[in-house]
This record gives sequence, C-alpha cells and structure tokens, in this order.
Amino acid sequence: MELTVGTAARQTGWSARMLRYLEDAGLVVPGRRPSGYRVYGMREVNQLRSLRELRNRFGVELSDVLFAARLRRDPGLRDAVHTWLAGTDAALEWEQRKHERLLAA
Amino acid sequence: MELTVGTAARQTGWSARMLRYLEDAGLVVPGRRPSGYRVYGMREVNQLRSLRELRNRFGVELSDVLFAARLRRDPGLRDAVHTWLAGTDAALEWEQRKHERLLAA
DNA sequence: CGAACATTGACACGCGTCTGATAAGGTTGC
DNA sequence: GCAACCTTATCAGACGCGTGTCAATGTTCG
Repeated sequence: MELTVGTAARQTGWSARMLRYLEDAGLVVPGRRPSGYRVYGMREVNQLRSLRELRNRFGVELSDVLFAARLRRDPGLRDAVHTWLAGTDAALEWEQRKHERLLAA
Repeated sequence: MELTVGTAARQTGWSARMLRYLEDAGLVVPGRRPSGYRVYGMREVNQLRSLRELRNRFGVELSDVLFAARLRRDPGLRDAVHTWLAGTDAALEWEQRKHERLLAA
C-alpha cells in the first residue's frame, strides 16, 4: 500500500490532476519520496474515497469541507456562526424547502 | 422599525440589490406587504448586520453560512463530515499554516 | 397627480474554483 | 537504456458567486 499518484487515482476514482489539486488545497496531503514522487498510503486512499462520498452523496463542496475544518478549529468563529444561525431558523427552513422543490423539478 | 428595502440597505451597509440576493439565497428573508414590498423589521436588520460582521471579521462566505446551517440540520451529514475530519487533522494544520503564510505576504 | 420609491427580470463583468491538456524535464525498474 | 511513469508550471475553459445596472412596471404618500 504505497501508491504512486496515478495508481492512487485509478483506485479512488479521481484523476491524477485532481489529486495534486487536492494536495494544494490541503485536503489530502500525501508523503513524498526522496525523489519528490508523491506516496499515497492507506490513510490517504481512505481520505480520498470518503471525500468522494461527501461530494457525491451530500453534494458537499471542497470549500465546505475546508470551512468545517476551520469551524472546529476556531471557537470564536464557531460561536459567531452559531449565534447567527440561532436567529434565522425559520428563514432557513424555508430555504431548505425551496431547495427541495428545485431538486424535485 | 418597518423598513423598506432601500432604507434597510442604508442602515446595514448592504446595497438594495444585495438584500434581494440574500433573500434569494435564503439567508435573510423579509416579510412582504400586500403590494409585494419587502418589509425589514428589527430581526432582519440584526441578521443583516451580524452577517456583515461574519464576512468582514472572519472572511466567511455566504455559502459557508448556508453550509453551517445544513450541518446543524442534517445529522447524517454532520457525522460524515465529522468522521472525515477526524482522519485529517495533521494535514489541515499544515494547510492552516500555509494560509497564514499567504496572508502574511 | 407626481416624485420617489419598490417590484421582477435580464445582461454583464470580474473573480475564484475545478478540471483537463500540454510541455519540458527527472525517476524507476525491467 | 528505454518505456512508463513521475515532477512542476502554465494555459484554458466551463461554471458559479457577488455585484452593478438598466428596463418596464407597480406603489406610496404629500
């Protein structure tokens, strides 16, 4: 389980290009050989697969994942967002229904 | 405190255009008069002001706020994201530092 | 009534994200 | 040593977001 970028790509359903992009974005960061070649282990392959799930099953964007990470790391931000949301539940339920209507169409 | 869209805009620092956009996005949804005119009350004005804070102080995108709302509403999604994050903390701390380096430059 | 405002709808621009392609060059392993 | 792979860098295109602006039309209120 020491895959090179192309093999990891084939096994996870991403393209090699995207694997490099995801590394740039900081979402899945592989190790490196002395030569500079990326090394994907089990951990990274699992991350790639589940990241794919998040997108396909939940329509989660990459920026959303990054934001969730920020959220768990920065308590000030978490509180601010939490507070904001508390004042808007009615409106957001409405939005959710609109969204469902669109998906149904 | 029954503001029309232009007045609410002036008092919150948004443009009237943006207020309509925010309604579309489902983030701040005013009431309506029989004529169709939007009505912004205290609640909405507060939402608008604090939304502005979120953007300016934390650089939060509108899509981020919507995502946070989804997150709190959909436990399945919350678990999936939570699980994903658990496997990536090292990588994301690295990303955070990269981000800080960029901001410092 | 008339000025000042609101409504929806559309066009458009700049910018960021995601993704592929291509080029010039280094690494691996039979 | 050579085929098949990798590296970085760059160009490019499609699409979405945040915004402004304009047009045609309806509302408010002194």
